[in-house]
Amino acid sequence: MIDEGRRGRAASRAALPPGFRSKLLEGLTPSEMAAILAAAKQRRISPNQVLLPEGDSANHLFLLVTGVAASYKATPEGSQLFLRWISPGDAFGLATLLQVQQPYVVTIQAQREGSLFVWEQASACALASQIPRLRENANTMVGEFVARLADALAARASQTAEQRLARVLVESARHIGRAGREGSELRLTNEQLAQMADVSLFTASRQLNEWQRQGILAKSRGKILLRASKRLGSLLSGD
Amino acid sequence: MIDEGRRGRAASRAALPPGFRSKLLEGLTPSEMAAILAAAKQRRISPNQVLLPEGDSANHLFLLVTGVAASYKATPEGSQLFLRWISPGDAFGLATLLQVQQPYVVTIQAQREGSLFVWEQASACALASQIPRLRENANTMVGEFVARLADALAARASQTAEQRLARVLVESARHIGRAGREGSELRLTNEQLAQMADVSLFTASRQLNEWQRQGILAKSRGKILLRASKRLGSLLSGD
DNA sequence: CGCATTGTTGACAAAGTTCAATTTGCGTGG
DNA sequence: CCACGCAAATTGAACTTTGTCAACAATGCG
Repeated sequence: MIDEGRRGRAASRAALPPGFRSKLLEGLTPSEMAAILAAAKQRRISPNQVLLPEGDSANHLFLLVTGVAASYKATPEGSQLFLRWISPGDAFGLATLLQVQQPYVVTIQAQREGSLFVWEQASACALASQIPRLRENANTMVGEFVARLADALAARASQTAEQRLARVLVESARHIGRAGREGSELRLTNEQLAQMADVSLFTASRQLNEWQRQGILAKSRGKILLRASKRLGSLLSGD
Repeated sequence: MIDEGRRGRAASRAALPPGFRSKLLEGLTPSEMAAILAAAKQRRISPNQVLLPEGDSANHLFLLVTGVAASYKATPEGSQLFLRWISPGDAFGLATLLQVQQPYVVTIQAQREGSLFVWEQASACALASQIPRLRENANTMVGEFVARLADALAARASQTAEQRLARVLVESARHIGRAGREGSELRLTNEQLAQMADVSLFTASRQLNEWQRQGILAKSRGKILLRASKRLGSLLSGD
């Protein structure tokens, strides 16, 4: 998505793409920013690669630079519960900054090619101590994460299969949709959608057909063209 | 752990009961502890009183000293989703310590008579800045809260009505059960249990009767005597 | 004793899942 | 270029779980 421009730099040296914004790095002075970037390693990621496995002891802090990732929570039964998409500028592995060692709470898996910054726990903690604003930002992000998680919980407990599917479509369109004149195109199979919405394959198929009949979307194999995501959004709150 | 000795202190002056332990106050020096307690107001709470309403801007930090409270999350449909019991030593309103103003994520409601400490946002923030260990402790608690919330999410998404009910019984026995020789006695109506487990009143009634038939518990009006909470616990993971 | 609260039971409805049988789309190798 | 083969998608029907509703029973308080 973003062309690196200068390809001549050392691959492991951290460099921000133009126009990059992150809540983690907001409000920092140039010298603070330089110190933080100097301590980071840059890494390429490839589709389906697990970037951060739930349950592992938290010892790396990550910042997604380009590409898209998804976060999942494992259920006791062994399935993966989709939580949300991770976009460039989002940080994860924030448990790394806690003084008391804690395990990662969710799994993060890359969806596309992309790149991220990684900090070792030691340097991340050192940076957070030296740069109060960095810890503030991290704490704020944790706060937002908590709010999001709580909302997901409330939603999950009260939404129907149809609503969950609608939510997955709308959110996915925002994060991994390719915009076209006809609408937003998603490269997802019924099975992936069903898994993300926690709905059976068959329910997903039936519901998608229903929406296709209503002109809300068009499907072909492995692809969905979302024409009227608004009408799906209205399923979630209002009607 | 800490015995205050002097009972002659003013009622609104914070005083810890003997044997009181809290993760929030762990590892603090006596002088730090004194500063923290000096800044606190002590308040009595009465049953069903809402201590912290979800959505309100976070401007008070709380520490439950005696009694029991429950935390709930409101669903978009207007019902309350039970999350967990709050016991003495548990803190809540931790969002108060964030620099960026954020709303409370859950509602906390008192279950019994009891008391708690309250800090205004200004003094709580000041204390957290002066006493690094306090902020550390708060961050650790947030981390645990996140883990708990995520587990609740996973559980909710994959558990049956029976399992949810079992979980509510087991957890309630731990937190609000009166231990007797026959087992643990809970003062809860079917309706309360049903609401906590997010199950219909009728499903709750039937399931409880089933368990009574199996000798796992005994019911009378408004009361449940849990004889074999182990067998309920085994429903949650193993069998 | 009267009465409100609490709990029980059965019949039925709704939402989703499961499964088996097919059909559709699409890349590949002959 | 076409037929093959496979993954993806569809469809109907039975089934499971849980909620809904109405009628009724019991409990215990004033």
